[in-house]
Amino acid sequence: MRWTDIDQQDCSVAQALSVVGDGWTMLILKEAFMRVRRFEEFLDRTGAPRPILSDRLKALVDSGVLEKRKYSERPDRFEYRLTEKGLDLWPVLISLLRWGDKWMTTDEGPPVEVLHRRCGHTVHPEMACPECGEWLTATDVEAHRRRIPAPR
Amino acid sequence: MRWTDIDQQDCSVAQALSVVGDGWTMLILKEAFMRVRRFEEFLDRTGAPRPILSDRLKALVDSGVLEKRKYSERPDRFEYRLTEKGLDLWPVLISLLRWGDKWMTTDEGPPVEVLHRRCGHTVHPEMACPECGEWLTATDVEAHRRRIPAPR
DNA sequence: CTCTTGCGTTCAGATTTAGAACTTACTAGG
DNA sequence: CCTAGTAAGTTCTAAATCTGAACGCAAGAG
Repeated sequence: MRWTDIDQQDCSVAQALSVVGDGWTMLILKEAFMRVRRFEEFLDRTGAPRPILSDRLKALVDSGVLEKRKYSERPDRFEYRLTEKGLDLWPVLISLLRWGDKWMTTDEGPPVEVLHRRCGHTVHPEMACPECGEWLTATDVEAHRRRIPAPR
Repeated sequence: MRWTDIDQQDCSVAQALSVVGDGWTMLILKEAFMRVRRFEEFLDRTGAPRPILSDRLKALVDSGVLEKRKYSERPDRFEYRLTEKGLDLWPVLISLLRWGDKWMTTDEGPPVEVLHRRCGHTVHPEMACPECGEWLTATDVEAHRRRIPAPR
């Protein structure tokens, strides 16, 4: 199977990965959450090669994660903003950040701090279930398929 | 910058992505959380090409996310299990699942169900802050760098 | 007129991927 | 003994993708 056909799998994770499964894509989104909006700034911050950035931004716009908006005419200049769909990826990025903080840490402490807008204190978000209110980790749950996978 | 040098960025997300930023890698981990442990089963479930699977498993073992364990001698047979470090990636996978469920859904409903082991009901995990107990989304928080990035 | 900025595209060479075939080591069946 | 099957890989080649540099274009600054 080719990676480009991954969206054919009957699995929400595979579907999600068909959009954000690429490393540069994720890095671009991370910067987008840090309020980066312009081509050249994405280039500087991510370090991605120019054609890659161009390609990934195009794909993200196509999939509705980013919106390309003109912020200047004469000359035409564009910026890329997270849509509602894109903003909903926040838990993915935050989870990666938390994991990186915990397991890939250097001696200088975490490079990025996440502050609660309302009260200004540092937050360390974790997963919980809105229905029962309990904190959740891998061992608290069990995932299973609801449909039988198509025979190959 | 090459993708392989991405771990040099002073950012926990980039550090995390240097380990799990690859699409097949994530797909492999998803299956690992679904209790897949053997080479041939990963092959069937992910649809990844053989050499890719071999390479990615090796990398995941090297980075301490999976543990390679012999489950048979004569002939030697191995299985791959999530370590504690690997289990901690659960929020990343669950976030991808939730996002896929919401935004990439087909008409048949979500393919995978996540059940709370204790009470057996379906859970839809979300992000919250353990300190203040509030539910969090992208717009509730503000991220900023604690260190000045090295000049290029 | 030349330089700079912003946002790209194009190109050639290096790297990676995809898919099939092959390897190794053992078991089971006839 | 011979053949087939299973599990876990490795090796090979063509095709696709990535990388880095150069180029394009439209406008403003000096």
